[in-house]
Amino acid sequence: MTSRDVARRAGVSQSSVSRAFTPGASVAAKTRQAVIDAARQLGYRPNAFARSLIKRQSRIIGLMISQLDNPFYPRVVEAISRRLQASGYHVLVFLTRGEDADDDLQEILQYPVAGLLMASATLSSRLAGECATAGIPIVLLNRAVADAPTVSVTADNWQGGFDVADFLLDSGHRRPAFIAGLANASTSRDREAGFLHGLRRRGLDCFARAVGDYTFAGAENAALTLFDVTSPPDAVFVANDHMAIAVMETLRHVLGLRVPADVSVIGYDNVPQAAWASYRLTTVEQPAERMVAAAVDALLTQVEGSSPAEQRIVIRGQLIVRDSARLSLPPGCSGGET
Amino acid sequence: MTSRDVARRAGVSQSSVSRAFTPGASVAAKTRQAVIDAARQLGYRPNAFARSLIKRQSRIIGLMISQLDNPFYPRVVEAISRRLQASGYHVLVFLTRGEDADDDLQEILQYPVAGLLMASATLSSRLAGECATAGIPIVLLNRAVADAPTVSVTADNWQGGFDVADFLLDSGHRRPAFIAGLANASTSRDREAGFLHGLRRRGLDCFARAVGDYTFAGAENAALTLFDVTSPPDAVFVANDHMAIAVMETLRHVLGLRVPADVSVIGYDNVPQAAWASYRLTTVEQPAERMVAAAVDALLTQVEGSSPAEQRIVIRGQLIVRDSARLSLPPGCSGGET
DNA sequence: CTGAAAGCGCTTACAG
DNA sequence: CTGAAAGCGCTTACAG
Repeated sequence: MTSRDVARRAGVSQSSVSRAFTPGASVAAKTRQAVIDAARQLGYRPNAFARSLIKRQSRIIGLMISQLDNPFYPRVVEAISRRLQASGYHVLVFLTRGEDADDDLQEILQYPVAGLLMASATLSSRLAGECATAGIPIVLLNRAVADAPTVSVTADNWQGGFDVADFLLDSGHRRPAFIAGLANASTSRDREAGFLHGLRRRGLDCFARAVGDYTFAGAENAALTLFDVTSPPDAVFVANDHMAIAVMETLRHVLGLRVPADVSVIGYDNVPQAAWASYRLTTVEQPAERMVAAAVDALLTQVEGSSPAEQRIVIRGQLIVRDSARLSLPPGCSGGET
Repeated sequence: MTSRDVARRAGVSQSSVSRAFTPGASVAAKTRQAVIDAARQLGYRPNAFARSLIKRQSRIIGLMISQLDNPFYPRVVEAISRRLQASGYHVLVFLTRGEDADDDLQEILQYPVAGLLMASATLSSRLAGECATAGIPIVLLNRAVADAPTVSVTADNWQGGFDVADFLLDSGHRRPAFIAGLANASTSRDREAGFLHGLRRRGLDCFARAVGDYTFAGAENAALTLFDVTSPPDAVFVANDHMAIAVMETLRHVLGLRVPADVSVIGYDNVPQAAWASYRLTTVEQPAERMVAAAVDALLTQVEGSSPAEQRIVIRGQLIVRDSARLSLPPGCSGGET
């Protein structure tokens, strides 16, 4: 079923068929109607690939993502798709093997995508440059590239970590620990840096540290390492909620500790589960909707020709105080024993 | 950057460039090398759209899905993408507004997709027919179309519901309730039908019923409706885990009931959270990996020419017994009061 | 407002 | 093994 068939059926030229399907093109209403009718009868739909070829631009955005098990990302994928669909774009998803997306990127670049969105994945500066010269705009969500001038959207991770430090110190904690995510993820690094800075500014060091790799199992191990000792931390800031929940589960059900009576737990992201009654997790929100909105806007701005307003968009999220971290000194205790 | 440019650079014809990128084409090793070199220097990649146009088939599979908040589906999306990528296909995702995907489907059909996968979404038999005549194979995952001969992959939902009834009756429950998902989703209907059949076969009726629409909030309401009464059920079979967890949270933290001491809860899916220590949810597994494998195989079989082996693939899942449903009669109680 | 012609970037018979 | 030519399904100047 091609435009030629429709043209023949409607008794017009192929050009008119094309115009009938192009909003704002100059066609007589009558001609357009004849084309629409013929198309309906034949079950014709314009072929988007052929159109892309000739227009030298597609309406497809490539989305590269590495983790879908962290419940923050399904929300992101959903928000991205809906927003892009609303603007007439479509999403070609690509699940990368690991955070480094270089190899997978080569594959997706076979498709003439209008732009690229990378969530929880990064590319080398070499490939970033290659895309730049090929004229394919890229926006990174939740990651940054060290040495290439890519556009990125992140939460204010440093500030979030800093806020957590203040909160924990204000409520009298003296032995705060940190559980990191992936070693080279900028989110984890920034959250830790802000946290440490906040601690040191008030004269404290991080009492203990472990790495959970942003996985559930990794976080369980990290919790055991940190807390199955004689003198455990009195609080732990976990680099994301996904891990924080694993930590709470381990603390309570494996080690028999009470949260927050024995130890305070704070996460990052504010995923839906954080609000569940079983956890009531105190956490720093990472506003998925607003971040996605900013990322998609930045990308489409570039796709549609202009250069983006900003290179690094940082979106502030609030500390959401629930019940997994105690709010004041424990009764009968004057500041801890350190 | 086109094959023409590469041809010029390598001093060969455009045909040779094409052959150099076609596995198994007859080119001299030397020619191929020259092309590869030139391509590398110019940063050339064959344009997949142009190739699709001429081959009259693409390597893109459309994936339509409606719910990403139910944690069963991120696993499905991930499994689908990885499997399809492994076979050289790519995924164009489309989030539908609601379960009825007809309108959204029209849009995605602008792309010459090789096939269509629909998860937690259905299409009308009219549109199913239209795709059939257009030669676009469709596989439904977790839904069935009433009156069109589409191929579908589902868990054995009827049997799962039946098994739950037996389990609940064996362990002495006398007032079993059911919380349904979406009214017209075949998963919910089949699970309920099997459950009722299992109950009736042993002389019991469903004690109470509510609808949760497969959402967290809907399930919270359903739990209140069912349990905030003078004579509540002694067990509840919830149409999926996502809702079952909402039910457990409400039962425990809003109504102050103990699970399973006061009431048993059983879910469906075996999502990751079901195994968490806070829930230890007894549930019927829905084997995501196996279901996706079957769905992708069935789809690619059709895409690659042959008709599929089966129309309705049903995959059996086990009842996974954990701690959210009691295993025997409560002490001092001889069978309930009904 | 409309049609004939050229061309988007590729592949594939067809000759050689 | 290789190249010239035609054509996949569309759009877009260019005339009229």
